[in-house]
Amino acid sequence: MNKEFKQQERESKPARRTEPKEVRRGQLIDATINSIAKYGIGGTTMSTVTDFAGLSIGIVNFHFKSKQNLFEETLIYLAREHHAQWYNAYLDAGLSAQEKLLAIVDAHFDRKICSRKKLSVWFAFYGEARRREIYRHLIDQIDDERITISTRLCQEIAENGDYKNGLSPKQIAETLEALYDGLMLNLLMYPGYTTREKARDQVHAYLATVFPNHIEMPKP
Amino acid sequence: MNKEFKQQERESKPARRTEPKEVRRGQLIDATINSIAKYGIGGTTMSTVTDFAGLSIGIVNFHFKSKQNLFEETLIYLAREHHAQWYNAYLDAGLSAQEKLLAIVDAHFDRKICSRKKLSVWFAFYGEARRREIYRHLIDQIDDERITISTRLCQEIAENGDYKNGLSPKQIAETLEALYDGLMLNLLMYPGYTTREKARDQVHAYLATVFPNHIEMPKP
Amino acid sequence: MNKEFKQQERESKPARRTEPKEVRRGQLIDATINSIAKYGIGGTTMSTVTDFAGLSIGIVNFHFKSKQNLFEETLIYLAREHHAQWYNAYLDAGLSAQEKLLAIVDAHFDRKICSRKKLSVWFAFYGEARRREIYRHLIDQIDDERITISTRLCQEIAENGDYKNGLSPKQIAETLEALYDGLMLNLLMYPGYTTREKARDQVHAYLATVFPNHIEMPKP
Amino acid sequence: MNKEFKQQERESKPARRTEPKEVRRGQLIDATINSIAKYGIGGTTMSTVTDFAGLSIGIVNFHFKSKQNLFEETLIYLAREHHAQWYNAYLDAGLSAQEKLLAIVDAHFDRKICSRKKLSVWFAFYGEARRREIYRHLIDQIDDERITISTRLCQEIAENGDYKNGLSPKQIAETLEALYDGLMLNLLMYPGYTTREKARDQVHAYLATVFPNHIEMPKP
DNA sequence: AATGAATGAGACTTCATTCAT
DNA sequence: CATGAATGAAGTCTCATTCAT
Repeated sequence: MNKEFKQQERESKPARRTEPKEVRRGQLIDATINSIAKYGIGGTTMSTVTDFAGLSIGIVNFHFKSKQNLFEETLIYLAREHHAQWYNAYLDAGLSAQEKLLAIVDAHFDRKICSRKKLSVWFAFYGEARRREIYRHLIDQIDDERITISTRLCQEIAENGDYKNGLSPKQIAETLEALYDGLMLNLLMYPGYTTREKARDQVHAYLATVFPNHIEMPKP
Repeated sequence: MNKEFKQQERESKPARRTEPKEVRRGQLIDATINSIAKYGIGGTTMSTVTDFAGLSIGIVNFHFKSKQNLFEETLIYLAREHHAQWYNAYLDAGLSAQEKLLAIVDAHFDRKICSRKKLSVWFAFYGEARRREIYRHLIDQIDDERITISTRLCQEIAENGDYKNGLSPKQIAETLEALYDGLMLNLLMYPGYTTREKARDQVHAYLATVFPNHIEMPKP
Repeated sequence: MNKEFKQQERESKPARRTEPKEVRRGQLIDATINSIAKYGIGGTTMSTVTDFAGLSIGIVNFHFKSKQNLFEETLIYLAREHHAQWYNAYLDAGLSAQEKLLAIVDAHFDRKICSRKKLSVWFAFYGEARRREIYRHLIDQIDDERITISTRLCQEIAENGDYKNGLSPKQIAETLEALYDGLMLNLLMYPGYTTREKARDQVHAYLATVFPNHIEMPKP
Repeated sequence: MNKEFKQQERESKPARRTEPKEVRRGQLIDATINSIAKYGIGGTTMSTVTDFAGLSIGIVNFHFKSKQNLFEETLIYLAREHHAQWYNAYLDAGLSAQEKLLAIVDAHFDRKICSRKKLSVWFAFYGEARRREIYRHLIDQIDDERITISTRLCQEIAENGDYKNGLSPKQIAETLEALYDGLMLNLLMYPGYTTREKARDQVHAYLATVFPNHIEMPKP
């Protein structure tokens, strides 16, 4: 940058080198996700994060209080994104209970939510006692809300059909949750082996088995 | 423990200073599991491990080459224990396929296998890219063997029954695997909320839904 | 130095916390030379170096990548200094070959080059196989250049005189190199016994013996 | 070893598994030389030494008080060996002074004395301040004795000839010492480049230049 | 005499955090 | 707001020495 230009700047309003606070925070959270995906949560340092963000090392402690705080905010960001995804899908879906339930299922395996990068972060938080604590503290109620909604939808479906398999709506909802987690772990561990679509179909298949009159078995 | 008390102990056999190599290794692996459960894999240091073992800090590098090696050996130990559990259950069970399949399921939720301490270690290895690599390298074929066996058992059951739900044996076996992982994560995350028995029953319930003529729905 | 005193200092310019990178590197190399001289290369730790520099222990890995790299850079620094010393002396000296050759000799025993501190570092590198390897890798061609130049100068002198002692210029140059090293070791081992001047005169005496018509025997 | 044999042993005198003290000490000193040559003095540990000796790690502290003591004894061993070599050569040589002087020179470049292994040890001791101290403490008088003898021999030769080159016998003896060290360093640093024979000839050439009427210039 | 498991001090290195610029 | 040099605590690993067997 030459001097002339710099002087011009001074007379007019100085160009904003400094991005709005939320933009920087977003950049850093994104960089954190990338870093955890690439180096793991243990291999993620202030440097790896700021390198991904193309910023200087001192900036994290400026925008976030500490590394721990950065991680927590990253988790909250993902949780909100995840919640928005399935909750909007649930609201947007058609009127029938089974449509809403399948919309929630599909939201879990959406490319935006279920990328390897983001799965890495989720399971990083599941992998360590102290972070599980944080997770529970921050995310618990979101999970509860989803189970409640899913249970109610299963209830509605069950009431509409003639199912005598002895499964309670709650049990089905909880099995769904376990399937989400188990399939996501599978996607994370063996990326070449399965795909998001196959995982989603596996949940559909489960629901088709449980509610054969309402939900169709996916074609192989 | 103060010295005086130690001297009082002398009537019994004095503790051997140098234990057989395998005993020490076992002690240290046990201490590692305890430490990972309490502090996480990132919070586990040579000190936390040797504190649990009641030994000096230098001993890990003596019996294991490095911290990384200690972790790998710990994983291998758990994998072998897990394999022995389900494989022996599978061999011991009565002759019918459904009995064998249920024995494999139950082995997963045995108290010896499915303790919070040990689940902590499993998910610690799932939580970081480099360690997932190690896991795959060390454990993969054991998992494959189990899926193969489960698939064959499902096949046998399906051939014996009259099931037209459109589920392939392979798909069922893979859903079982996802359920194990998802339920174990659930046990790890919300220890007060579920129990090993409930988790096991949830898998039984799934199998009862899929193979109603062979497997009974567990009583609530 | 206590804090109170430091505050009194404030009238002068306060010391800059962050020095230019090259200044810090220079400080640390100097501290390394001091430390090797005092404690030996084996007794030199990051702590002894940073203590000499008056800086914190973490700074070495910041400016140099590792201890090994610090040592290599220190050797390179000394080699460059040494090379500059004799090469400039060689260029600056009068036109005659004998003047140039003696200038090279004298450069070796200059106070700046031939201090006990710096000799300590040279012989530290000579003292261990792995470090000799490093020395060869980093310094070899400088040594070769000097031998080549010395040989050529001896050649010129011999051609100008009428010497029939059967010594080849190369042999004389190599004997000079051996004398440098042997005398320097002597200076290092018995600092009270010899002096740089006596060592230099001993080389002069050798050359006076070989080229009596060109080089004068030093007075005792 | 079978039980029968073991029992037989007990009745008769037990076989000596334990070598006489001096044999073990010699083994360990030899192993130390080998280890320093291979790994350097810094890379030499109790393990590397006992590995070379084929003995267990605890034995060094048994036969020598400490690692430092082992190193000192190793140096003393080499110094005695070196002294015996040149002193016996000096005694054995013919009656003339020049024969005796050349015998001392040649002793320095004898294959038994001037091996790379042993040179490694000498220069390891030269390379570190604390060890130079030890060297001076242990070896000094041997060196002094040699210089005294060499000086006297040079004196005798000079008195027998008609040399007016202005060199004192002492100066020549000291130049010889510097040449030994410088040439040995050269042999250690560039093993492929020179040989013991060439180094020896270089000293001969020096003496032939100084005492042309008594000592012959070696043929190239 | 000899072994080698165990100890623990101390070394190198990493990295979150601070703060002068 | 942003930078990045500097700090220093804490972690892993090495290894001389000890001592029960």
